[in-house]
Amino acid sequence: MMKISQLAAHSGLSAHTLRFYEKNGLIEASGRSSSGYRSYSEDDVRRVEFVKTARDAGFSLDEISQLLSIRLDRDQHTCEEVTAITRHKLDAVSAKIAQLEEIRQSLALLLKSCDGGLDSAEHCSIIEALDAGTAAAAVQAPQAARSGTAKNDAGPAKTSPHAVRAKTKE
Amino acid sequence: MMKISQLAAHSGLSAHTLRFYEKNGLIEASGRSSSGYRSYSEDDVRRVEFVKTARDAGFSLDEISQLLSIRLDRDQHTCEEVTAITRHKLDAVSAKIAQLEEIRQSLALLLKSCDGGLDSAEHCSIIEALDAGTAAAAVQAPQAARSGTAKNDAGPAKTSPHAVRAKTKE
DNA sequence: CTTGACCTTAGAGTTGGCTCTAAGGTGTAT
DNA sequence: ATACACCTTAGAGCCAACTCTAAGGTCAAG
Repeated sequence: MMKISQLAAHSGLSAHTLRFYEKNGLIEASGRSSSGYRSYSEDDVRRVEFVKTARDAGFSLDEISQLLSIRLDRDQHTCEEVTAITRHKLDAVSAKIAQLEEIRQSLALLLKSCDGGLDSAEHCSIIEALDAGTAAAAVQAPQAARSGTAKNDAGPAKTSPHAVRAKTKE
Repeated sequence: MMKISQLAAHSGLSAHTLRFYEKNGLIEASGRSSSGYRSYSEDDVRRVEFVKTARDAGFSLDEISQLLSIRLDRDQHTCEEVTAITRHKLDAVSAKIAQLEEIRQSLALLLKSCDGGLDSAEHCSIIEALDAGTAAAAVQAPQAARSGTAKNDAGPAKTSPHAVRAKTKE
């Protein structure tokens, strides 16, 4: 039976995060001390470790919830359910990677075009490429283009809600 | 001189987004009609296109602000400034990709271990791997491990503010 | 003259995963 | 007895980049 700060130290998650996970139904403390302090059994600790491992493997908290309910009632579920969640996640991650690869390509092309010297940016090829709209064009539209109205040609579903963009945060 | 909905149609950004960009100082409408409607000059339109291209190339709005202030006063800036921003972004994108590749690896390993059959998940190897903490272990700690306390060994800076995690959103 | 598409503003809500604050109670060492 | 580290709760704040709402004004067509 450990207290929350001990579990925090043990698991590498903060006490704040543990309470947050509890509030969201991911974990629980099976006991409380007389003064109301949470106390975690070995089972509780194992569940927290499961959550941490799943999180590190890339699953969202929502997906972890699903995996947890399968875990605690295994014979009521099938491997197929588990692989479906995993495959779905793998696809999402792959898609995200592909998208970031395109961005990386654009950035690499931009960088290659500019010497980066200390002289004035008056003819900076990066600025010019962004101005001309040819920054991502080389990557995202290898053919096409050159059809007069150009960029209005192919791209209707652009402004979808919560469109996937870069998100790299430092 | 076009109105906001025309510019929206032309640029592929919503009118909402254009107003949002204006509020954040990225773009502006150089004129207003007598009734207060925004009207955009050709220069304005070019600026919006610059922003859109930069955004598609992966730059954040904050980075785009910097690029814009260089753009409108080119001879006061150097190519080096531009490449610094671009290199920085490229590094961030590369780091993000590397991290997602690790996650992809973990997920692929998990999937490979499980047949995904319709029989009970009682011995599902994915659930077992997450339980045993061996899900990401194979990828994220190829050697190490096996040192008694194991997972507490290497990983102090885990709980940093705004740690980088998956984020794939469907 | 009314309908309906468009425009304006300030400001709130969305997403996911934390992270922190306020205001208080508990436990232990000195 | 008092300092200090720990625990509790509800709830607010953070990040980025939108996205939407409310409440109203404008404009062209029928």
